[in-house]
Amino acid sequence: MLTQVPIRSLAAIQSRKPTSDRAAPVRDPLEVFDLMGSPMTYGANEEIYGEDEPAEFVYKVVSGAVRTYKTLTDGRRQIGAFYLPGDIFGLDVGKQHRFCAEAIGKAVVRIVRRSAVVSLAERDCEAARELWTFTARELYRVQEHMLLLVKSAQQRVACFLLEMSERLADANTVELPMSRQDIADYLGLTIETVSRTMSQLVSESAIDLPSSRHIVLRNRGALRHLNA
Amino acid sequence: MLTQVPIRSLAAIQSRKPTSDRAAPVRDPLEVFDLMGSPMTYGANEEIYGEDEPAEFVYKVVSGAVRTYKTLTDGRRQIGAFYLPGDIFGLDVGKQHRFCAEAIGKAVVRIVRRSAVVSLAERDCEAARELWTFTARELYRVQEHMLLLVKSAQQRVACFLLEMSERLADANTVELPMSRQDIADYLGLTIETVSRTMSQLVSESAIDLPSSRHIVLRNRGALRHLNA
DNA sequence: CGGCGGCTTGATCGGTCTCAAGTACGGTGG
DNA sequence: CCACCGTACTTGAGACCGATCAAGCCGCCG
Repeated sequence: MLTQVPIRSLAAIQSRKPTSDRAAPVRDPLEVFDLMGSPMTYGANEEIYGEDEPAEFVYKVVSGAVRTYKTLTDGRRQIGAFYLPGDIFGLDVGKQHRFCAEAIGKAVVRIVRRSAVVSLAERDCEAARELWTFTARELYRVQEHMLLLVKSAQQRVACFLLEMSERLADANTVELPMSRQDIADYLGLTIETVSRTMSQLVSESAIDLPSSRHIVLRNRGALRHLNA
Repeated sequence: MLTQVPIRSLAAIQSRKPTSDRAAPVRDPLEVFDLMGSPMTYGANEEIYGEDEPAEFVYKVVSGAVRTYKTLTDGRRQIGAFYLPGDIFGLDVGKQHRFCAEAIGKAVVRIVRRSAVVSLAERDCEAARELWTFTARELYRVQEHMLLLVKSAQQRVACFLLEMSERLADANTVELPMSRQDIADYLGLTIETVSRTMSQLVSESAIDLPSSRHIVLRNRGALRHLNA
């Protein structure tokens, strides 16, 4: 559930919206985040929106990281995605969010009204195309995630590390923002299996593990080769 | 790879396109299938398009059923979706198809040029929104599929049967168009596990199995309850 | 220094896969 | 019409991978 805190800043967004709309029409619907949208700060594990909540806002990560997840009927948690700085999330097409969103650590996000984005697309075909492309990228991402879930534990962990290293783009060292439990719930494994598999990758000299959240990719080829 | 056969009918589509565009502008980009698009027939297991092939056409199932799949690096096959009469497939946003498509049995599909659909969206915001909504539904479907793959074998099979019964909408009896192998590759299980699980559902009186492709849902509640 | 949460490691259990027969069904040819 | 065959499906026995249960370890912060 949303705390009281965001309300003030959202009012600010709304008051600024008409101004920027009239002044210089926004063609790229996702560009609005840079023009409008006040930064909002969330604490660790704070909920940004809940499952089945009305999808009133769209979000862009400024700093920190966000996870979206669903709680399964048996109590497990399936993480749908991790969103890192620059990523946009919460843009469900239906009236309600299909997943819940939480800040992983302390996180700053920009917020805009969904209706502002959608109504823009009704007037501007280019903007509508942009929204389509965005959703298509999400579709691509979920397809990859689906394909991940039928692989072996080693393959899943290797894929995850490669994905993170590409998205965080810190050469060969990755500073993971999320816990082992988060990784496990993303990969559809248990925390023990994730931990064991990482240890195994260390013993195979594929990675180094100076600390649990700090990973050095020692042999990308070997990681990629696991998907043989 | 496409056979030579479709080329003739596609020429017919193209020649008819400008006419129908001028006469009565098509607002719904997916409606074009009913106005244009010649029926094409494929034999059992015939490829409709290949993985990584240029996405030149969009398809709508008239009769029969279609599967899309990817061959994994270890040789297994992961089915991404089953498309039944009325369903549209092949509308990838990128330049290439991400999955391969095959007719399951004998199947009839209508074909239109992707460029016709896309260019329509560039002129008509309503059409662009329609495309967005279509991709969003695909996204929803893949998310559900992803969630399916982290469940137990029983849950996966039960979900599959419920999904098929809703889509085929034949009250409580389902005539499956696909083989056990197809089901297994869709659910991320082996053919033996699918078979065993169905036998188990029979012994629990959740379903009847007059023949291997003919399924009677005897106790929907029990099937749903498996996702407890 | 003590305690707590996050992580790792070990031992055992269980569900699904693998390998291997056996069975039912549909089509084909005599 | 029946005998035969091939394919699809079912069933069984054992192996294996990841889950579960249970300690221990490490780093952090009071």
